[in-house]
Amino acid sequence: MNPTSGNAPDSLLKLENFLCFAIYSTANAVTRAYQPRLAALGLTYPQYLVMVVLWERENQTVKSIGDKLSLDSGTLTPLLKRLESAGLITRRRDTADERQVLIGLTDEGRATRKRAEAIPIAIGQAFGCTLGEAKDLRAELMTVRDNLIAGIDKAK
Amino acid sequence: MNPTSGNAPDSLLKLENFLCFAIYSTANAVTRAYQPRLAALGLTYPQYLVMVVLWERENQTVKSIGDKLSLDSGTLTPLLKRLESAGLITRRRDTADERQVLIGLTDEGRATRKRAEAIPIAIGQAFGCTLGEAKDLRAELMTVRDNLIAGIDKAK
DNA sequence: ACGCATTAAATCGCACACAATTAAATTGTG
DNA sequence: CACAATTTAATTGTGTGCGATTTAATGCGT
Repeated sequence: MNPTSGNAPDSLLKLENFLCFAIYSTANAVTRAYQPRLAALGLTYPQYLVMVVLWERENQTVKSIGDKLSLDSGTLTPLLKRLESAGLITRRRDTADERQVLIGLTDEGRATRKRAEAIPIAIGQAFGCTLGEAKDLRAELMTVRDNLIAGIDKAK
Repeated sequence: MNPTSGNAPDSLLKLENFLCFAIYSTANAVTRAYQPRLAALGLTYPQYLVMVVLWERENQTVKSIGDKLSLDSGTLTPLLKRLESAGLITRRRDTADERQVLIGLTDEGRATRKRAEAIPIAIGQAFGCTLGEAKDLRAELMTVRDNLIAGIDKAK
């Protein structure tokens, strides 16, 4: 028996069986769901994630932020410049190691945290699952994610 | 007790508790995992999804493809033009309804299907979970996705 | 039949993602 | 200490996603 729906020999190439499509499409839906709430703060979804990382700890390097979000400088550098233009963060070279750029928060960036606190609650409700289910799903996804990343790194 | 990790009052704003980040980051990892295999076929991941939809049924409208993938014409029109330039699909106005554009497959587009059949198997292994676990995870994600989309539509 | 709302694609602008490359600073090794 | 390897950001180019608008075709109510 094929554990996915249907028994046709090509069922592995059917969209409805694709875990990857479920992940891809849910991610797009997440961005769209956040968009109106984040627009009120002047943030995009990736910018919001960067702010979350900085609200946890200020003065991190681009590399540190990139490790936490799995994003490289090609994505982060222009994004951080936009956050700087918006007056939410600061960028300065680390005098101890001139290769690094330290990202800090402005007063406005810190203040935005309070306005953001209502968002996870609202979005959590939009997911339509309990906190326990959300936690389990999150754990399963992070396992899959780490497996995928390990496979990518191994190939290099 | 807070069912997410930690009891700090701000734990809802911690990255490690974010289901949405798990989804976002896993989706990025999926794209990166597919990239080397799809590059051998000359496809990007979204282009591959469009091809999967067309391999299931030829001569669909842009709207039909967009409904299945939750993508609009702003994303699909340029993507489809690239697939046409690559010689994999055909685009022609529906003579019965001139608003619609019918997307078909070329011989090369159909032939690419055979070369793509090994990909879901390889990626499935990279996920590092059983087919049963993948099926369950897929179902949970699609439920979350549909809930999010329903919330977005309701807001309009 | 007329006109108006609806629908389908295309277009435009902005912001990611990421591969690949470049430039500069630091580390490590002989 | 020299100098090659490594590390960190920035840059460049391609391809999405999506909001917003535009254009053209169709449907629908009177």
